[in-house]
Amino acid sequence: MTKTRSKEAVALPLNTILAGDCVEAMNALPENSIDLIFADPPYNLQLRGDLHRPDNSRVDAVDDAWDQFASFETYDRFTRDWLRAARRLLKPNGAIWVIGSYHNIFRVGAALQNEGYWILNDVIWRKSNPMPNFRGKRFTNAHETMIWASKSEGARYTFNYEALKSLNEGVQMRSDWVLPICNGGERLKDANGDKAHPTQKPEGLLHRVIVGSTNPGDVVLDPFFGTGTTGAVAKMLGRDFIGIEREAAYREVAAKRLANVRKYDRESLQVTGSKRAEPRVPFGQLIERGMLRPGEMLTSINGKRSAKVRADGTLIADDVKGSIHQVGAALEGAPSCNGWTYWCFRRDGKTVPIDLLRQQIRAEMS
Amino acid sequence: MTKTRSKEAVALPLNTILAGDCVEAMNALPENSIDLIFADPPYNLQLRGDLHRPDNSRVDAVDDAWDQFASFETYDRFTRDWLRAARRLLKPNGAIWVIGSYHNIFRVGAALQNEGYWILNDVIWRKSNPMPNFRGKRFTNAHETMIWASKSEGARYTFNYEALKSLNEGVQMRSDWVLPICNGGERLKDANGDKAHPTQKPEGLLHRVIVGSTNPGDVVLDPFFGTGTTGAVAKMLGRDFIGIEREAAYREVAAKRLANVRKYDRESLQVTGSKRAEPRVPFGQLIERGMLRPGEMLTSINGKRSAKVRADGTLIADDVKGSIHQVGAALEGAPSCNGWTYWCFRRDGKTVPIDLLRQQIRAEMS
DNA sequence: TAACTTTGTGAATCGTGAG
DNA sequence: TCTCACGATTCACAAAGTT
Repeated sequence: MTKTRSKEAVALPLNTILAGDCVEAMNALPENSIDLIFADPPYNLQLRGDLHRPDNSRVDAVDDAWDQFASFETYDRFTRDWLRAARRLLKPNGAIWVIGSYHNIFRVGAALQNEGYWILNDVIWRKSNPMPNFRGKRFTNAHETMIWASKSEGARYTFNYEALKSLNEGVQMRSDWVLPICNGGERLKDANGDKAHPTQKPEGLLHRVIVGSTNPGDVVLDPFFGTGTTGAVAKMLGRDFIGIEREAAYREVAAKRLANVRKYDRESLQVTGSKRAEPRVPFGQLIERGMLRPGEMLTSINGKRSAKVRADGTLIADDVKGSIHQVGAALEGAPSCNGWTYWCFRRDGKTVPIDLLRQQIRAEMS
Repeated sequence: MTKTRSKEAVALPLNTILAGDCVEAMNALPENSIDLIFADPPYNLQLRGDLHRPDNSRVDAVDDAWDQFASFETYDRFTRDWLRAARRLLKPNGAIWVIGSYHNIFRVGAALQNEGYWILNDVIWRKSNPMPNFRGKRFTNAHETMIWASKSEGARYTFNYEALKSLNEGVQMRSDWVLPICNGGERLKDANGDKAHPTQKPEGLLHRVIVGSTNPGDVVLDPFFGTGTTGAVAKMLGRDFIGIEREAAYREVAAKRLANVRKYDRESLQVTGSKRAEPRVPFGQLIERGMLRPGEMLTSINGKRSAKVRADGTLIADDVKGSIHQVGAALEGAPSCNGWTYWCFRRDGKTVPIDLLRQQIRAEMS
């Protein structure tokens, strides 16, 4: 395996599933190249004996070799190694999501902080149909925890606030998500009709993660690819993916699944954007275009204040002058003020916010 | 009045509030003497500047000295020390609950495991009325995490399964609890009418913890007593408590509060669950769950209009886009429109209102 | 009184682009 | 990299005030 590769020379193996250990595979990829990492690492469940339901049927638990760790120290070392390799790959404004349960998530969260990631939220996946606790010895384990973190403090991570708000019927998305577990037609089966992977995640979960924290064309990496839910949803949503998976059987199932996934058409991928993305219109343009006249009086939205428009696009009121924002903030004694929605003018006997004029200009521009 | 509980005849200071550092105070108590510990340690929030609401009012954040730690290492040492002292106090079959947020809970959880505690569940307190995210930069921080752990693996901890099932209208209690934050008459105020403590927990939370994991007559210790919610609920429920609190002002408020608390008679323990309205289902969930696909066309109930589904749960038709309700209203020139009954999709050659899909989700949820 | 409106507030790691 | 000005951004309740 070559160690030195120039950034320019290394092309990302987009939309492929890499075989092998995830740390080695990640170290072979170029640094600062990935927009989002979604990771569903082994949970280190530490199950002891078999568990049976009240009707004596046996619960098909996660007892695979890949979930066995000798001690917390071993698990911590494993976690630190892959989180470090992952962080190297992330672009400065990239982000990571990790999902886990109480068996491992506390160790993962602490390791994320220790490695320099900056936690943005923990998000609870509240299962609408969890497996009950058969023995009546604990609470129904009805949720899993996801951690969303940026590469470092102060990074400008992607967050499609308005799109998520739309998904949530117009109110901002909360840190608890109610979604059913993966079963029915979505649950992949092997040749025997058994589940192909013990912990397949629902596509709905990934839909929200990817819509919320990437843009179309971004690259999403999943170092514990499993049956490829991350890749499938990324592909549907017009993002590129890279999967890493150690087990050949899972890679095979995932490859077959991905071949059948189709990307949504471009218009459907368009998502409600933020107002910040709209072109900036200087207040002075309203005067230049004759929409407002120098000397005209504006009144505040609450009717309590007034100010006069000057030829250079500033306002003057009593002893303050400056931009529409500065004068509004000063008169209200507020730390800030959006002058566009604060100041109103009169037309045809009605009082209208000046933002209406900005909207007219923006409509002309588009 | 103090009762004698340990063999060595060291008396526990039952139903009192101890002053001073919690580690020192705990080390002065006899080992193996406590049935339950409930701990609400500092969260180490690491807030930077001021935060203002959109109406420019300032958020009264937790900036108290007791929540300031120099580094993660300092916080980890603090956590390890109090968890170790607490574990010494617990009876072999005793248990601990710790509450926290993403700022600290991962470090707390890892420390619990490192110190030999055995995690039984993590429990999510889903706040029904959390403070929103004002800048649109993250998800609403709508929950806190509690960890429930026994003193060691294999311990025979107390779990009143049937009592909790009754509290939950006859179905097994899940690991996510919906409860409002502490405000209104329950929120303690100081002489100025300001909140007496910045992070007072609701009694409902402690009610569930204490009913579920202690028996009448048990001793409940709270090493970060604050305004004494743990003590108040313990007393109501006929348990003994010991509080430890460093700040004199909090001790004073707590003492006054506790003096007015009466132990419940048996009937008043019965709490009737409020009847819930039908859960709100955002249209976006139909897409996340794969019931509708981005790009799919919907037709209006009258057959005259059509619109395309987008990935964020909005619709687009000709020149209008927005929620199912907005687009329906715009196309009909109506002031409002119930998109759930207005829009239809095709399945198996038939045209069906999308409300059918909402009903399916609601059926799963109940 | 009842119904309705306005105001206040809660454990918060809460900008961004031009120059 | 730093500075400065623009201007975007909130949900559920409860308490207080008004009709």
